[in-house]
Amino acid sequence: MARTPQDVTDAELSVLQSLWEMQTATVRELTERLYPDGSSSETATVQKLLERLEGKKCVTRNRKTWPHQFSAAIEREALIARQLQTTADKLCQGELHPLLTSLVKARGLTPADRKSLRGLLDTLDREKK
Amino acid sequence: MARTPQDVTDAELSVLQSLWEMQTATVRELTERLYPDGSSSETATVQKLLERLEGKKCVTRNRKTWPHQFSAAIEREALIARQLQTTADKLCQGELHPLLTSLVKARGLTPADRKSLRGLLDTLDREKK
DNA sequence: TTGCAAATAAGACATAGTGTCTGTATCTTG
DNA sequence: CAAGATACAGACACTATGTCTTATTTGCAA
Repeated sequence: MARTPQDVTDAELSVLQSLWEMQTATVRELTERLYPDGSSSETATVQKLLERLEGKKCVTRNRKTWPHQFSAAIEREALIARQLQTTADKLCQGELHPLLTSLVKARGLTPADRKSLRGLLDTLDREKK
Repeated sequence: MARTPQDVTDAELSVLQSLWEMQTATVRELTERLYPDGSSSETATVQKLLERLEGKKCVTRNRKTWPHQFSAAIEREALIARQLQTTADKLCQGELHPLLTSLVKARGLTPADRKSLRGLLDTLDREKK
């Protein structure tokens, strides 16, 4: 059974998290943020992570500027959705409903959460009739 | 950044899936199911996967019987919940709500799904007042 | 223009995870 | 006890992942 690589790894994700907050950043800025006590080599690490993220279409790079400016090419919400779909594929043959059920049943869901969820459902019902 | 191992790997999951359906099974039965054109070595593979799953508390083994009888020690629903929590930890600082929002917004949610979801919410509201 | 510092690029590397396999010990039953 | 099946221990190959080294390119100041 061949193993399936993660779509976004942990280190890559930490880069993405920073980009989500910073909107746009250079390698140096990201390195300073992620490795505050940074030696020189970590710059290359971040560079490599960005390179891989670019390959995965999760980051775009502006090569017109110097140094290059990086920004996220995928929103946090989209990554969440992708991750959920992966979970569904592995555990529920792609069905999303079981995930919903699990989440709703999970403790940690406040009455306020339930209320806002209802509101969301109302909106959907209205939209799609 | 140290990498975090998966809690249940792909091959391990395929064993679990079989156990969920079969309730209880021996290594041989599992091997025949998972590797229909099975050579001899695959038995050991399944054995190893079961051993690792046992270590992860996902499988129990009855050593009183011969051959040993294995069964799942974690329900599919529980694994789903755990996976969702992992996703929440990585992407939402542990908050489950964003996952819910994502799922509800996802296309593929039928009106019937929304209805049953509402019912679930009603139940919760009644239970917890 | 030249030289220098910063940034980029290419690739090597160590470690560990994962699936697989080999060999040996143990058990059950005839 | 003998034979066959099962369990167990450990080795193995391959890849993913995070890191690092080195070389190349770029912009800018003297």
